[in-house]
Amino acid sequence: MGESPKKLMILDGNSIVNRAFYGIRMLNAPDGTPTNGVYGFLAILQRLLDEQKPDGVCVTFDVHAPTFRHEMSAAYKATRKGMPEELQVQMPILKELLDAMGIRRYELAGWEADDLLGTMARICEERGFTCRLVTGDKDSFQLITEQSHVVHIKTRMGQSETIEYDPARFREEYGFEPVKMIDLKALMGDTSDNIPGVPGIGEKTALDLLHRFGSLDGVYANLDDASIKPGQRKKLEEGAESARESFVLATIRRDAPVDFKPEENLWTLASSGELYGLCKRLGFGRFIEKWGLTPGEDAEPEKVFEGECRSTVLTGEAGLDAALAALEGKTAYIWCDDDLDYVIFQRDEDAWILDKNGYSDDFDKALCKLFAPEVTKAGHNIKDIQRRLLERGIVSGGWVFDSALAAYLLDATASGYDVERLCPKYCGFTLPEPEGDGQMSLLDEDVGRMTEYLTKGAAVACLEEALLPKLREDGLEELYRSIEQPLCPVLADMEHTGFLVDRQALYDFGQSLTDRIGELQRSIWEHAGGEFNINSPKQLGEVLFERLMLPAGKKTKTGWSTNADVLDRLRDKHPIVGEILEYRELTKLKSTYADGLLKTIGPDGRIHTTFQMTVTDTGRLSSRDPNLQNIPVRRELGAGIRRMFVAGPGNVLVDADYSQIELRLLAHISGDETMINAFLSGEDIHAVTAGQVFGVPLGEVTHAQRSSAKAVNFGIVYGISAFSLAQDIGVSQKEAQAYIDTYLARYHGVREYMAAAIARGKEQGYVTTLFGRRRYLPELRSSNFNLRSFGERVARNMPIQGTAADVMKLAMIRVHDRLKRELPEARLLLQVHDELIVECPEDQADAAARILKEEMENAVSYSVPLTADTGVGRSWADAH
DNA sequence: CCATTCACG
DNA sequence: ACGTACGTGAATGGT
Repeated sequence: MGESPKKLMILDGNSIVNRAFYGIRMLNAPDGTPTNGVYGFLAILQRLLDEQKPDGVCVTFDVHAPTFRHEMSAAYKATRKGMPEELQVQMPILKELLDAMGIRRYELAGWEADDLLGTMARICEERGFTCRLVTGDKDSFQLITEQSHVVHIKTRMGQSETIEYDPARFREEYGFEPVKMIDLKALMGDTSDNIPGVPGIGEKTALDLLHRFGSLDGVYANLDDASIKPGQRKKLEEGAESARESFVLATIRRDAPVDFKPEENLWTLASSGELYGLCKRLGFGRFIEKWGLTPGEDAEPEKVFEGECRSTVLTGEAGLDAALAALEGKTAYIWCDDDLDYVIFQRDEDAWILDKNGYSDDFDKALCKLFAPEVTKAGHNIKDIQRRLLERGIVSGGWVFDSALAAYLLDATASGYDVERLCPKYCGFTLPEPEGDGQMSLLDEDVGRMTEYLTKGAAVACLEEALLPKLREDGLEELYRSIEQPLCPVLADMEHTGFLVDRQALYDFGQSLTDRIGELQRSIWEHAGGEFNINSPKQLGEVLFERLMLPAGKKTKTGWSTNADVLDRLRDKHPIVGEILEYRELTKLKSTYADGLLKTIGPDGRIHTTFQMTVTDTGRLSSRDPNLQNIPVRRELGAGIRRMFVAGPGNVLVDADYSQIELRLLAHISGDETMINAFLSGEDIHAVTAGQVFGVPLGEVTHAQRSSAKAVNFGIVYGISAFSLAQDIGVSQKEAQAYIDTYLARYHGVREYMAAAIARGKEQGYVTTLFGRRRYLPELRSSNFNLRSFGERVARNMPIQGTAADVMKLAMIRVHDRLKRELPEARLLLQVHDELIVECPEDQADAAARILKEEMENAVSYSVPLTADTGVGRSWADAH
């Protein structure tokens, strides 16, 4: 039995780092150095290691020196492209990182990476190794052999994908042998490599010629062939010299004088202090975790939080009273577990532990005392603590600071706000690893867990000290004090109240779907000629586009797209398509809404969602477990779900939603007179826009025109492109562009605002809402077109979407406040971005509707009125 | 754990 | 030429 050959992975460093750089969003190390190229490189490497499981790895790099290609071709020399500076600064970092990982690098002045790859592949083959050449360029495809495959890296929509080419895979795609890639390039040229090819011959023609004549020589040997059109023949004749030169340029050399021995590159990842330190410095926590990196023995110890404090376990009311007195009115920093079985509160070096299990008096009473308004407190995610207290019947007060909320306001795009992450970011130390399994109670002498809690409580104090000045510095304290923190008790109240659901109706609805889903399944299988999993896009794609040979549209990175957009276009082509669309609609309703929501109904018959305050980049809330902000409404069948969200006995639901709040805010923020006047006149804004864009009087706007104008209005808010608008409303790209141009000419204030928003964002590094909420946009300064374009769209959109979120939050606080005073039996239940739902006794519906309308419309006073429409009903469907 | 799809504003 | 709208969360399949 011979051993199977060792597999070596050889990466084209420059090509991959380029792909990474252009493929993923802006990323910076803590010190501000851009790192997206390096990070993307590591992500791709990690993925390759998983997929390929090679025995060894090495990387080639280009060095900046002329090569033989520059000597022989003036064109090749002329436009050698430089790296953008943001990427250039990352190259030394990447090399440092590879050195720390123990991966060999190969570079050779006068030789390009491709020539190194070719040579190294040849050496591997001679020494009995197999290799995988990893690159983002198709140039290397000529090197594909049975032993040496090329792994091609592509990036789409911020994600990389890898495709491994062996000779068979290549032949399948191109229809000729890999080595004929040289002939192809000699014919068609390559603008990115400045290989001229035959002027006038493009990819299509070149491929066709190769398929018919096999090679460049074959083409020229058959120039007289009748199938070659005279025009082409002329081009080929005139380009003969260029083709020959291109053939040499395109041929990858396999004789580079590189000192490469495959066996010296056997490699597995090993932790080292150096690698750990490097990842730490770059902010690559993900790789530290994934690779289990640890600081080396001789590494300088990290600054770890040393919170020495006297801790006192409170065993009864007397102790608690003494502790509260010892606070002397100073802030108590709170840490507690999810079930409120423990609460720890700290002041300076003193910590007091309230443990349900060791407390001999009434524990709830103790909680009442600690969380009373008289006791000043700070915590982390205080809305969640307030909700848990409400669940025990305790209305808390005295909150003055929330370190998670503060950190969110300071940087809404951060990836998380747990104290473990915030301490290194803002306080310069890390928290010690918790000891023990964290499962035992204090009475079991689980000191590890208590120490962890003590540490986290103290961390909140440190965070306040660090974050509060920063909030002030960034002009965010007002937003924090008047909106973000006051919203906490409102949301806690809403979550605690929950939304009553008609469980039986929801169950019946689910059952009614089952039959029809079964019918559809049978029919779909029949059309397909066999059973398959309709829920699997992969299998579905195979059925539609391979078995039934329907024309495939868009592709995803894993196969054909089968989304509703694609299927809709195929509706007329085959009866199975309509059934699949209906199947999708019904299974979605059943699994996510009928079955999904049933599982979340509490013992009180109500659904208690969780509103997340620190998730979105714009300042909106989000809702989860379950998400009540995406209950169906757009289609009739789905909207039926809203009939199952009901008011309790004797109660009704009162619904209020802002009308066109984002467009109104756009009018105000941009100061565009035409748009402001349109809103002041009270006319239908989409109809007015249609009149403007299509140049017709308001009275003559057609249905279709209004509908297109509506799409334009939406598009403007999102940062439109003609392509997407065209796609959306089904006109040509040219027409779509004309709409946009006319729109911006008519609403020139909007045009000016959009330009100013981008310019300001670029200058400041961030954009803001009218309330000062920030979103940082490093993308705006990117040299990458895609990243920068994304930044520009966000710069236009965030101030609008974010201001709408701010306004709604303010309205919620005021509505909650007025209901408490004027209609104490009424309860806020839900917010869906521009909509609020209240439940109240039937005879208070009008009063509640009035309060909602007044507080929503008067939350702010801008140059256009905000309007809210209200409705009343037994169910959400009826009230909306 | 990632990708796809689809529900909402 | 580039690649194609902003912001979310849940279910499912597949590795």
